[in-house]
Amino acid sequence: MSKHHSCLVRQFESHENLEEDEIELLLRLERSPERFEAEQDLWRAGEGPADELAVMSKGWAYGYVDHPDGKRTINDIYLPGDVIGLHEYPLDSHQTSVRALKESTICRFPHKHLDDIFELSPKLTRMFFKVACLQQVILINRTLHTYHQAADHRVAHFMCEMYARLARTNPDLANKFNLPLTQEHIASTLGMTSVHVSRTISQLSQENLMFRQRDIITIPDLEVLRRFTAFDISQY
Amino acid sequence: MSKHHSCLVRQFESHENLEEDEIELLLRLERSPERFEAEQDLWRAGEGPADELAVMSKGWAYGYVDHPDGKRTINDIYLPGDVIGLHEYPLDSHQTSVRALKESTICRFPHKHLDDIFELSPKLTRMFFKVACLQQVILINRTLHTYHQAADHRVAHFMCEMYARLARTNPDLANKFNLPLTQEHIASTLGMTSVHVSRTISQLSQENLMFRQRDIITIPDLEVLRRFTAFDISQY
DNA sequence: CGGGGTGTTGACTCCAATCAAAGGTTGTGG
DNA sequence: CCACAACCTTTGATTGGAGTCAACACCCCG
Repeated sequence: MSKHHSCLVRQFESHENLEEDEIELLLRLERSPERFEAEQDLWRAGEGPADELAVMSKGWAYGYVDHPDGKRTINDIYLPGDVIGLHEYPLDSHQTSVRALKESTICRFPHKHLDDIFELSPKLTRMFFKVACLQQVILINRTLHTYHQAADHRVAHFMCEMYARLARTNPDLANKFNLPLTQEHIASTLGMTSVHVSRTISQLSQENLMFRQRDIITIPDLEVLRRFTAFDISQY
Repeated sequence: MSKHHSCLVRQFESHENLEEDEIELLLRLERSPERFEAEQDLWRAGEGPADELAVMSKGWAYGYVDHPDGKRTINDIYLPGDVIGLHEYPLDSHQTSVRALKESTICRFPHKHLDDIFELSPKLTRMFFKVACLQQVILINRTLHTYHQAADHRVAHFMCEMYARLARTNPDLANKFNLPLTQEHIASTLGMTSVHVSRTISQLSQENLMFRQRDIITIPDLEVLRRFTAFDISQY
């Protein structure tokens, strides 16, 4: 039952159980799958109209902005089951660009579909509201534990977040999981340089807190890492 | 018409015009005014149940978290017309503490009232959704232009944000406005030390970008400051 | 007037950025 | 199946911006 094949449905069912007709309504958002190659943009910051959202059906993507000095800031990583661009609902043009990290399937849908849900199902409305709020809770946790902390805590917190978010749609996630991000990506996400990410990760490895080889992350003891970076799992 | 006495209503009307019955529904959220003295907490992080939201009717408040090492992070400043704790809607306990900055009037209301709005008015639902999303847009702009930038840009961007948010309910805001925050508060908000805030502000003053004396901020040319820190007014 | 919170200034330290070069890995085509 | 190129990662040396520590100046306010 909760083992639905759609990650979006699994994401929602991890919050609350759904009836058949609610699942129907949700699946409507995933009706137009588009395939994206690695490094392909879904849309670009500043461009409009931003009258569509998207569901990440399969793969990995990230939201980013390029600065005049050539640096890039990644503001979010999108996983299967995530709604992309939900926060841009009130805007006329896109706040951030979105790019696939590897071959991915993404389904665009018009704002209208969301408005329809607001009309048709107070329960799904509540759940969408929760999903949107949860994104904000996560953002705030980043400001609390990532932006205003030392480098080792930042990296550790980021890994805990990725684990927690992946676990929501993959309840049986092992302590060894795939994270197809280069150190460059991680650096752009955490606001540091890739050189320093490298040094920080090797330091964390020496302390046996986490390991990384290419895209495989290993966290020997999740509980220890969580305590290290004051990560509160109940908020993800 | 748009000159309603309630800041919350003005906030909503700045997005879209409201009918009488919608205003009624909104005003229901402001029915239990409570007075808070400076430095008084509305609620504390970690405490629960978080089954109430609040409307900032009058005054100033801030959301914060205290870290084990004694440092404090301020994650948001609340202005009249703001909904406090909206993002905590999916949580069981409060993510952050909220404290009045000076004598303030704040109205608590139960989650239930929000759920009722979802049932009764798709239009208000859409608008609440927009308000919640806009908070997220603002958070993301902070990560883009505040957290990952040099100190002078951070302070400048923060001032632009405060101006823009105040202007939403005070359309005639002058280039000289009240900001009852100490440099210590600003430092906790931007993740820097009060010493460095002091140095940065005096640097910005020398460059004629902004001035501060106690709680009076003066921005000689808003447009110049905006360009300096790549502030996009259309997103506030 | 005095005193506590607030703001300023200087000297010093340190974490992370920068610059630079050398290893590793992956994948592609000959 | 090897070789080479492109990208990613590691490591070292140096620089610089912001933190820290500390003393002093400035207001308000009582």
